[in-house]
Amino acid sequence: MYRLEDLNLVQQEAVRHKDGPLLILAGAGSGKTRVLTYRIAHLIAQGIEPWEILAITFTNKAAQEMRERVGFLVGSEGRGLWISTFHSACVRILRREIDNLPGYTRDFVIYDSSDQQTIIKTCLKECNLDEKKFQVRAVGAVISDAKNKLLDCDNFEQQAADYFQRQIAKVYRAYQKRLKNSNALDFDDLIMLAVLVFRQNPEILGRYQKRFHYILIDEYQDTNYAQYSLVKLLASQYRNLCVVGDDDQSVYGWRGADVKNILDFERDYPEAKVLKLEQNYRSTQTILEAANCVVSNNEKRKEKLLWTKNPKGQPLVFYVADDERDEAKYVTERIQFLHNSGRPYNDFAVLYRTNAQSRVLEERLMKEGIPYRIFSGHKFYERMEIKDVLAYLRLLSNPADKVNFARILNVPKRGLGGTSLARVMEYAEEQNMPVLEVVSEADYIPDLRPKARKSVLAFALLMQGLKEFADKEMSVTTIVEEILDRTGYRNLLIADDSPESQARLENLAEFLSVASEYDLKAQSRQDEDEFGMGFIPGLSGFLEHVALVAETDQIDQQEAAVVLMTMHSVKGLEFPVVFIVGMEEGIFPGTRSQLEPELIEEERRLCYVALTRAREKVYLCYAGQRMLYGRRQYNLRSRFLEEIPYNLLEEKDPSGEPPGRQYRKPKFMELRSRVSAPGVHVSAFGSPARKLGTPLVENAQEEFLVGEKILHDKFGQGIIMGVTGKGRQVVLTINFQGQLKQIATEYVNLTKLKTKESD
DNA sequence: CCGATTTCCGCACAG
DNA sequence: CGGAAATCGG
Repeated sequence: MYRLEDLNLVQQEAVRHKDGPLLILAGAGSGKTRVLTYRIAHLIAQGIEPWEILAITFTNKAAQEMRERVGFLVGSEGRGLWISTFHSACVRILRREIDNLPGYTRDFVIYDSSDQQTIIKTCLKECNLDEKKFQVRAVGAVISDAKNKLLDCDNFEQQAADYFQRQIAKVYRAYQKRLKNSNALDFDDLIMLAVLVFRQNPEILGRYQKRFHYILIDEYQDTNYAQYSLVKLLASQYRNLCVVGDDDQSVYGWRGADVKNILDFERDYPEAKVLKLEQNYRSTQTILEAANCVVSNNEKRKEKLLWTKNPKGQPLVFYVADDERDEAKYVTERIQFLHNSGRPYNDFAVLYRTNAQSRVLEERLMKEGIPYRIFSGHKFYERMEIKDVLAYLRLLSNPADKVNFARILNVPKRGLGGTSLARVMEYAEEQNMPVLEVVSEADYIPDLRPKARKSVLAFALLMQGLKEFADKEMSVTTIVEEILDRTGYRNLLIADDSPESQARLENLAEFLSVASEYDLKAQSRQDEDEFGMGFIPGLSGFLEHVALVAETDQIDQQEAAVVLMTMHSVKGLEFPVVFIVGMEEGIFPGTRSQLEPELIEEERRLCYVALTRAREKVYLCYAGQRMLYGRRQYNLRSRFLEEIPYNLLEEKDPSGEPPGRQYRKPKFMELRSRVSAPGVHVSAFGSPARKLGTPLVENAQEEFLVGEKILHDKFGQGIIMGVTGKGRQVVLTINFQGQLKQIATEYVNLTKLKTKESD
């Protein structure tokens, strides 16, 4: 049972509000999940049937948590409730309705981003495009972007303005054709096609509109245009739409999220009720004040001020490190110290801007024997061995799957390389047959060398055997075991006793346990209604499950380990003690953001997110020099540091006076003298606190500073945006009227122009 | 066709 | 610097 008295007044209002649009602006740590779950419980208590409620979150983790908490509040009353991510909701819709779109059938498969890359690569070749000029990643991003804006091939082609775009339009078309050919959808298709089905079939839309009387969307600030449109369509009949979000925590602009969706909610729904949750239950006053001060530097935001009844707490600690190793050493020492005084290891999180920064920290923690859990890098389902097994499974469930066929034809090694693969694929295309079927006809495939032919036939036999086995076997675990055995995959790994193979075997074991978990769940849920959790027992259900749930590396908050992760992935979590490392211009904010005020604002929101994860204590670290990408960088302090009032910060500087004194105005002189190595000349410059982002560089003849104007023989006038390298090998990033260029000073003649802001 | 060597290039990331 | 892809040589 739930009790409204457990909530504060605004929260209660949000829960009680029944009909009509509702916008809840929920600051960090203001109990928004609690409001959402109570609201669902309350609706059910008011007599709304659970199947009339649709709740959408962004991550599986959030959906999972919400399901658990609602289950706790309403028990079995919740049967039939839809709580899912955008993507799994769309899959469920498409499984029933996609037959209405030409060329697709309801047994479609879902391709992940690496499958997507593979296809794009072939499409680029097909269109005779130079992979240098049209990079797979970039083209993929453009296509994804288009889909997030609901532009299909035709729309995209129409609005293509230049040569580049027109070429990409061709690739987009080819790419989409290939997907259709394999009856596959990529992640972006899931949303786009769901919208398309609704747009083209009003009667289907009507059915879903009627079904979902009450719609709740979490993290609304992270929605892109396609998701926004989907929600709008579904909610347009009853307008009982409740969205929750925080514009200050919008940090996914780079993947299509549009803050405007939340900022313009009141324009879309003029009758909307707007509530602000501003009481924070998580952090100390000091931490909140610091976070508020930082984020209030943003222009485009809804004004709100978080407050708390929590104690004032301790000041944030600012540590000036010599370099990244010193930084890691400091973090490790602090953790060890605090641990010795009674804190468990899972009280700590270390946050960084880029994954590349994690290595040093990891090394140090390992050296000191502190248990840690790293949440970054390539994900579980993207590891080679897992992808290989998955490829077998997918091929068994969809014999037309060319991408996965190509992946495993020669895995493990069967002496079938690119040439043989091409011949087989070619033949399949000619005969218009599923790839997995043509291998049995290897005798008819032209131009195959006898050796390859024999190998292909052996492969055909192997797959045939596996297929027969898989068709009558319900347990995914057993199928996986059989694949590992019959292909010899496992034995090869056992035979090779390198540590990598060891790790691979462990990952496969992990995968097997995921499979058996699924088998168990599928067994117990078989009788549940179709709108329950959407479980399909057997192989195809499992494949869908892993495609949509890519989070095996889940952070187990119970595990007694320090957590290392990026500031992006920490969103939605909280820790008693938070370390933020790399508080440097060029790192955070990153070089690419420094030009664009809009991007700076997004970085600043990221800083806000990071700070507000902490319950009690925040440590901020800055390193005067840092090795990154094999180059030594000298960065100035992050501007975000300067945005935190001095009275909230306590500076620890090992090279300076004894610790404990107050942070002072930015100490440019000290910074400079500490950075400069012996024999290196550094000119004096006195910059105001505002003008930041000015790395210093050692250079015997001449030195360049960020912000300076220069004249280039060829490109003309420009402004220095970044400096890396040292001595003779200085590389400058220069902005020539908006064009960014990398210039090595060694080879080019640059003339310095007088900077007008010489203060 | 395979393994070794060189070259290239770098944010963030859920589904 | 380090991982992935391209290229080389057997």
